[in-house]
Parts: sequence; C-alpha cells; structure tokens
Amino acid sequence: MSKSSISNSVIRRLPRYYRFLGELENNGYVRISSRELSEKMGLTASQIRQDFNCFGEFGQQGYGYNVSDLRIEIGKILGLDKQTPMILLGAGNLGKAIAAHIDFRNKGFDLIGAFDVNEGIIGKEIGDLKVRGIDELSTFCAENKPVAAILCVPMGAAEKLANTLIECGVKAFWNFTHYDLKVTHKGVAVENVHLGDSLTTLSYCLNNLNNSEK
Amino acid sequence: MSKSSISNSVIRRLPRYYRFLGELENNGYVRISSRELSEKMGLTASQIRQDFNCFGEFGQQGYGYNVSDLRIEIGKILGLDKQTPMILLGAGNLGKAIAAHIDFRNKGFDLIGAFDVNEGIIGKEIGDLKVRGIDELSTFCAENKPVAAILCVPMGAAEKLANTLIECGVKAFWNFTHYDLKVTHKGVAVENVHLGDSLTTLSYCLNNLNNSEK
DNA sequence: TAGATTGTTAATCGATTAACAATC
DNA sequence: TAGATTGTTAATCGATTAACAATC
Repeated sequence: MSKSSISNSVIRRLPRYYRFLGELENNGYVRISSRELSEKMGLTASQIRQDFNCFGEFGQQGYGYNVSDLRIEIGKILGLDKQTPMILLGAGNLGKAIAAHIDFRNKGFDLIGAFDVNEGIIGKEIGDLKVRGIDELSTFCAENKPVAAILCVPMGAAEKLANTLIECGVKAFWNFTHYDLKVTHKGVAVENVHLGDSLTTLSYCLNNLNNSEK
Repeated sequence: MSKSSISNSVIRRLPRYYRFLGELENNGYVRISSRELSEKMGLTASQIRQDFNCFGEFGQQGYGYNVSDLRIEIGKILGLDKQTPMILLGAGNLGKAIAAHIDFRNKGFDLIGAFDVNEGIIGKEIGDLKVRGIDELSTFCAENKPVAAILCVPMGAAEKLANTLIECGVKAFWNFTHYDLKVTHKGVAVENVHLGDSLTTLSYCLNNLNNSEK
C-alpha cells in the first residue's frame, strides 16, 4: 500500500535507515523495535513508523521489525538491488577521488567510464578505468548506454554538458559543480552536492554556537 | 532585530543566497527585488523576505535590495568576513581532493595543516602544506590553535579522533566519514557530508522518476 | 504624488508527534 | 492469555505562502 508521493524529508532519511540497519545486522541484531531504533538514530519512534508505512507494513505487532528483512526492503525501495551504469565527467582531483572513494555497486550504480578534456589526464587510469577524451563521449554512450553521470567539471561547462548527456540518454546527475543544475527536463533526477555550501553552513554554525539553544 | 533562534531550513538557504548574489553582482546587477530573485532561485518572494527578516531589515520599500550591500550582510551573518584556522585529518584521495578543490578563504576558513597516519603519505605536499604524522597533532594544535577540522579518515577512527580534537580545542567538524558524528559535546558544530547517502538518494530518485509528480 | 516593494501579520499547508485500537 | 509493539488516526507544531499596511 505504498503512497503515491513520498515527501522529500522521508526520502532523505531512507539512506540513513539503510545504513543503521546494516550496522545493526553486523552487530548481530535480529529484531528491533521502532523505539529502540529511534534512540539509536536520534529520531522519534512515531516518525520511524510513519516513514516505513509510506512504503508498506514491514513490522509485526508485539515484535517489532526483523532487521535483515527490513534492510532488504529499504534497499529495494532505494533501488540498491540493481546497478545503473554511470559515467564520470571531469577526472581532476575531485572526480578521481570520488571515483576511488565511493562504493558505487552498493549504492545502486556501476561506474563504467570516465571522461576529461585535459590532454594530461586522458589515458590515465582511475581504478580499472582508463580516462577517455570527451570527443569519445557520444560514441561511448551509444554503445554502453550509461543512465547516470557524475559532474566534476568547472561551473562554466556544466549546463551545456548536462544537455548533451540528456540527449545521450542520461537520466540522473550527481552534480559536484558550483552550477545549480535545474531539473527542467522532465524525467531527469538531479542530486546537487555543493560542498562549498556545506562548508559555508559550517561557518555559520561555528559563528553562532553561543546564541543557539539547539 | 535578529531572531534568537534561526530555523535550520533558513540556515541551509543562506549559502545559496550568498552565491546567487555574488553571481548577480558579477553580472552587473545593482538592485534586485524579492520577486526577481525568487524567479531566479526557484523560491517564493515571501520566503525570501521572511528569510532576510530573520536577521534584519536589509531592503527598502519601493526599491528592493542593493545586491552588493545584501551580499556583504549575508556574508557577515555566515561568518565569511573572518577565516577560522582549519586542519585536515586524513590526506588520502578524498582529503587531498577536498583540500585542493575548496576555496577555503572565501568560505570562512583557512587550511593551516594536514595530518595522516600513513607513512607513504606523510611528508607529501598538498598545495602549500606538508602532510604531518598524526603524532605531531597535539603539539601542532597547542601552537597553532586550529578551531575547525575536516575528517577524511576511515569510519572506525572517526569518533576517537573527534574526541581528541575536541580536547585540543576544535569546535567545528566537517565530517566526510561514514560515521554519524553526534553533537554530544555542547558548543561543537558538526556538518556531516555523507556522500554515500547523497548517491543513494539519487538512486531512489532515478528509480522513482515515473511515480513522482514533483 | 503614484507606483513599487518591503516588512510583517494572518492563513495555509505539510511534517512531526502523540495517542490508541488492532493484533501478534 | 497478557504484554508488547505495530499501523494509523488525530493533534500539534513549524514552515511556507498569501495578504496588506507601511513607506520609500
């Protein structure tokens, strides 16, 4: 009985549930109640039950939730039971680090290609991928049909590149550029990361530690 | 007449306002109305006026806001008019890339040191910093008094390291580890980045493009 | 002055929390 | 069965939007 439209607040909590359930499972937990989970995660039990019930009835009265089953269910909801082919655009410092650091296959993706414009970078290896020139992009897309893309290019290149990629069939963007990628095209998912905004927020919080009660 | 407690939703929008105002200024804008800004940013004019009025009266009836003045005001609110000394913990792929990629001084910080445990990394240069061994940490902190820290270490090391740093006087954490750093210690600011959760969210959105109206 | 746009109050909307009947 | 805990409805809280008097 999954709801037609899930609120953004709920969606943002799902990866965290998935993570905590994985840790619980690793620590030998078989069952957990919404109350116990709420204490571990710093949420209310009510909220947890409301969140899960957006997608179905995963618990059992008087018992709670089976940790392993619940984790698998949330994994399916998140699309982690499949791997969407993904490419990296911009293999500079940040792009390389992301490619090396992220466990793509456990996040629902499979990194199958990397591209750059810089002649000094083209041909270099990142993990088991060889960085290709951007001129190979359309041929590569036609052959390998990537559906997701990581943008680690300069701000000025972001919009045009995104449009090109959409024409090539890309439907999801993980955007690390300073450009606020708009979701103008229907049927395209965008996750703007904006590390700069994150650090700026930390500056605010640090400078307002005293005058905040929370 | 700044409010005592600013909601998290407002705080998260501030860096974005600051960014857009900078771009407007670069494009020669002198004044802007809340309506015009709302169209550019995809917000409502009401929300923008409410947000700004949490901190003071920055506009003028019949005119709007002076772009440059407003940007400076928001910059001050965000603490960007000073630079807090910051250190990097963990100078692997991700740490190095963050250090190279972020414009710290324009985000209210100054990167003054980098540390790692790995002998193969210690001594290497990142930008104009030489990576130090973690054994030098407490001496360095006593001498240089860093107030902020970037955590790019493995999950297992995060909690203990954070506690050590707090003892050394660190009051702000930019946390890239998989560990959910709690804000147990009063007077400590934490910004958890969680790139893995971000990518997982993208997986959800991609897999639910059809059944969502928004 | 007339027009424009703010600052701010009131109304609406949505998300979180509380409560409790259903049920394992 | 009795106790525990869910699923779900109702109440509360907070954030967003609308409206408008104040004023540049």
